[in-house]
Amino acid sequence: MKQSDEDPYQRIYRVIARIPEGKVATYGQIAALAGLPGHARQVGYALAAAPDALDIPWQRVINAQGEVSSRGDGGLASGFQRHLLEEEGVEFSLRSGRVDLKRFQWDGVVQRRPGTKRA
DNA sequence: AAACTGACTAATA
DNA sequence: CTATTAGCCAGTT
Repeated sequence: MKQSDEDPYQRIYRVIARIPEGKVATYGQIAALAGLPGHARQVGYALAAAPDALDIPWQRVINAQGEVSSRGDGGLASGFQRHLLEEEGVEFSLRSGRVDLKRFQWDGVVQRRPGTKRA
């Protein structure tokens, strides 16, 4: 078990790296999967400080409201992020520009709970 | 070292 | 729906 021995940042990157295409995950979700429950802020912080050389799908990381978080860039990077997600198959609401977490939020392991209309 | 800031979340009103 | 409060922790000033 070495992965628990790594730095919290490395664990966060690792969790984000396993997010499948066409799916998104929230900061709190990633924090919990990384073993850092309640450290949602740190996830975003780690992401902001994450080197681009890691090739991590940072675009699949969004806030709990299904909306892309802004970085103070005025929405430039946010637009780019949204574009990347749309390319992967993630749909955005045309009303509020939000993602339907019910359908696109990564479960962390397998698909959503059975019984719903989504087969 | 203290104060600020920030890619967040959840609860409450 | 918005506003407010509280919790979390690392990096900057």
